[in-house]
Amino acid sequence: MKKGDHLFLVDGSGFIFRAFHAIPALNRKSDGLPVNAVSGFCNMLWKLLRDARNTDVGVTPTHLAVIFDYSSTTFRKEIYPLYKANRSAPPEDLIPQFGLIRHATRAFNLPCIETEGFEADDIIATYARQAEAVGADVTIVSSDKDLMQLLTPNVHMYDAMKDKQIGIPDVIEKWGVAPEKMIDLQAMTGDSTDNVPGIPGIGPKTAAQLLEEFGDLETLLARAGEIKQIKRRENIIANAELARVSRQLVELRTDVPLDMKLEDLVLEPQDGPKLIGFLKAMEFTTLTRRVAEVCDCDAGAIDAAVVPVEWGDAARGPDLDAGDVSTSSDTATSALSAASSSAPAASPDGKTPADLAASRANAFAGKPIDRSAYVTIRDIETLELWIAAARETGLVAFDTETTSLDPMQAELVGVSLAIQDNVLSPGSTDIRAAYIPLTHKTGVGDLLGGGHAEGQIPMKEALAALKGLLEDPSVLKVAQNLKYDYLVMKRHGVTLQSFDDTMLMSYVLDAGKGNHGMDGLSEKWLGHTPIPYKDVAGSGKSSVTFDLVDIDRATAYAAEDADVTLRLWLVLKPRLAAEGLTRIYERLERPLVPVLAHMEERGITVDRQILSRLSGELAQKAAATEDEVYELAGERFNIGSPKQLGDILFGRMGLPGGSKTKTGQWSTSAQVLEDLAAEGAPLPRKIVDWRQLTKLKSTYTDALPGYIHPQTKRVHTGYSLASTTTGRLSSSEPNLQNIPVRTAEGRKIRTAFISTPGHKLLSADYSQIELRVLAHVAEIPQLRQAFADGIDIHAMTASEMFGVPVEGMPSEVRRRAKAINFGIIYGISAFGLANQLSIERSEAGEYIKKYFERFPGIKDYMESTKAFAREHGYVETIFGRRAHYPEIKSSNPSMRAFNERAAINAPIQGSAADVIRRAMIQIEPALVAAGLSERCRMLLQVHDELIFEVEDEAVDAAMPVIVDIMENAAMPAVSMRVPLKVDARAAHNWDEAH
DNA sequence: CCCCAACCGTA
DNA sequence: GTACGGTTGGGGG
Repeated sequence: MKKGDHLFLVDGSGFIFRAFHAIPALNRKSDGLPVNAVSGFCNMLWKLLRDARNTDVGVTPTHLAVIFDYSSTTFRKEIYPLYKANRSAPPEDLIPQFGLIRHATRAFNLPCIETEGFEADDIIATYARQAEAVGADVTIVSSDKDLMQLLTPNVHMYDAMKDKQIGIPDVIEKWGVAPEKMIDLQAMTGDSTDNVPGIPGIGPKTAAQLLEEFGDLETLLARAGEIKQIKRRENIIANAELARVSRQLVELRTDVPLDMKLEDLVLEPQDGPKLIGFLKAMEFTTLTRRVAEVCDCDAGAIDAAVVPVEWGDAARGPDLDAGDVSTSSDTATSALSAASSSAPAASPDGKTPADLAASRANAFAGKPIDRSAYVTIRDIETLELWIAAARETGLVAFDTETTSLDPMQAELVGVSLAIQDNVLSPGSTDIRAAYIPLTHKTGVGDLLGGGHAEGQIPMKEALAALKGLLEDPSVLKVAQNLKYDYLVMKRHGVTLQSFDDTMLMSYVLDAGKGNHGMDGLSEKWLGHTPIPYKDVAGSGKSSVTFDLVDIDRATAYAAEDADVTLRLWLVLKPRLAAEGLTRIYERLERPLVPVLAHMEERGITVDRQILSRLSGELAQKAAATEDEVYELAGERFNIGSPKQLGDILFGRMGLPGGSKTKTGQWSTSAQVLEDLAAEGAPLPRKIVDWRQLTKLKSTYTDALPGYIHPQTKRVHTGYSLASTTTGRLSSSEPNLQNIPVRTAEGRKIRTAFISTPGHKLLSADYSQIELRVLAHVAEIPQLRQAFADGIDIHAMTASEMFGVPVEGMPSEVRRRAKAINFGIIYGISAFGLANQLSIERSEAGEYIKKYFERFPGIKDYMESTKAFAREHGYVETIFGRRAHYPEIKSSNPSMRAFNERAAINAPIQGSAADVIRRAMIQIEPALVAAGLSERCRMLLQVHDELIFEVEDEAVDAAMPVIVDIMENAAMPAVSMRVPLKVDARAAHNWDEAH
């Protein structure tokens, strides 16, 4: 090796773990063998070697080695026995992949290096220093901070998964110290994953600051007495020895004895057939094809290699054998089991949807994203070229950049597009992305700051061109959280036609398995971290709106969003078919996007004067109540502080019956205070009153006016389609699904929600929809009969349970039956029912027992639902929507019980949610058909209630249309065994309409 | 300025 | 006992 040579040192061990966690375990061989880490590893190596032939890249390895850890016993354990003592065993699915990755390395014709007693990092350090000594350049392929200490002007790092170089300035930016100081910094901060102790309480910021001041660790320890902060000084002096031991642990050895000399690491030519044989054995079809193309081999003529699998654990073998994968509940196996049981049949070429889904996931997992290829479109001719290309492929991902997160306030700043590359560059399977800046301004630092930036297509011209594309039904538009872009574009005169939403796809597939935000999905499916928004626009006080972001930075961010969205679509779309969820997505999810967008756009009028008057009243009452509280307490304190309140009630005043919350605080919940009030103490009642008054004031009367839109003068809530596990919507900013109704005082808030002159608010709500769903799914004869006969369901329950006739039934008896009915829906427990009814747990247990005796079908439903959830990891609504409960088999009994209750509730709550979704989707066309669409508009949804604004003269015509649609909304998909009933009223405010 | 716990409004 | 979102206090930085 000589000057000018370039040695690549691949941190194989580090890469294994990263690939394993970044790439979903969906990547399995057909026999169930997990190969996700192998897949990520092979893709990364292939990319590295491909780039190596590409002279444009400028970083061309002449030598390359892949370095692994040999075992966990190293010299560091002798220095510090606790080193890495907190490491748990590797995940089961990873164990067989360690051996496979070494095979992969050899299949790539690359040296595979490990040395007993040393970690991969030490070997890397040794080679790096040797190569540097002879004048060669070194690139360490890793992102591990433990290796950053090795960086010099000749030694670089490269994060292969993020496709990012890490240089000396990056280390300084991230850690605040130069690479050579990293050893001292890590010695101080320690490392919890490796169990390196460090100095307790010293984090990277403090450590960097101290190193800045004292230069290095030894100097710092010698002069620790000079540190001004007393605690910090004593802490460092007390832990000086710990820091020295830590330093020995983190400093990499550069004297590891090595069998392979630098010369042995020279990069040999690829052995195509050998590599293809291995890749075929792993069933990596995409990579096999690529390698065959580049190496000019006929892949079909090469047999899959025989690759021995070391399971590491004999017990692991049998249950992964083909066919028996349905007992596990992770992504991979539920996908596989769904594919084998309910997926559509294979297409003529023998590929099932599941095959396609798996190969897509495989193709994109860890596939690098090259932001430098993004284009900024600054002239109309180029834009037209892109639009033509999008029309040709019929598929385009798009994203809007705006000035606000609120689609009703947002002004368009730019638009990004991503398309598959086979048009602009024939034969390619890559993705091209571009950003079209429209209203960027010059930076604020500029003397002429705030002016329109040069090189942007005039908004009108660009919108006219884009309108043709976005409204073209023959081109599928893909976006993430499309409702946002739909609304923004609609406000700019463009109404989207033909679209898919990757967020909703993820939601349909994986509700209950985490968020469906783009960044998270990108991590999960692409192994890629998109640029965080705050990195381009800043955060907090120093943040700027997107129009002030520099256009080049904006391009990287915005084009990436479209790029990632298109990749996600390519991965998720085939999963819908593979898992039998296309109908749910297309019938229950996607059509709701324009419906909700229109509701959000319409908003509702909220009367500022009414709220202001209520606020004044509440303020007076709250102040008076506050005074009475101080009087009764004998001192002034912050009533709003549960902590202070608890201390006064249970500490100083010594009231009995206190209970503690999980953090050891006294509980001062309304329940506790009510119980105290029942004992005769006057103060708790006042607190309850005060809380109600201040809650109404702060959450409603004071907050709502702030949401009145400056132009429309109406309040536009935002609906989230993908934030519940069950399929319900949620509402925020403001939340109009929790406007008070239970108390007279609270209902006054509703009088402020009014219709425009000449109109009424019409409220239509399902009566007892969840109990009706329960009667349907559990097939309870008495419940079905009661609903068919239209009798009081809670009274019927009480009558069945306690043998009391419905006529003249005491209200307390009915109340208890009602609580039990609700409890059933919530997956009842004796504990919860006892709490709700303020009775003994044993008594509640008796009630439940009795209930199950009278309605054995309920017990059966609960047991079979739990069994289904345990078997599949999810439950289904009557329409087939899935809610996942990955923790259902938790070994923690209370966690498990919680998941069981949620799994029992989800089909009931979720089926009701699906019913009203169907109603909402059908209502707009029904109103159009009735000639009422201009006179009756749907404004709000509150889980089982829809609120419309209707012209006075159209109320009588609209009401039966709405009621009819709602009552028959389950049909024809599901024919319910109980009728659905809807009550509707119209009035000039929401209180009277409800 | 950000995060969490406690509390409470709805279905 | 289910599902949410918003406000406040309080601790940490």
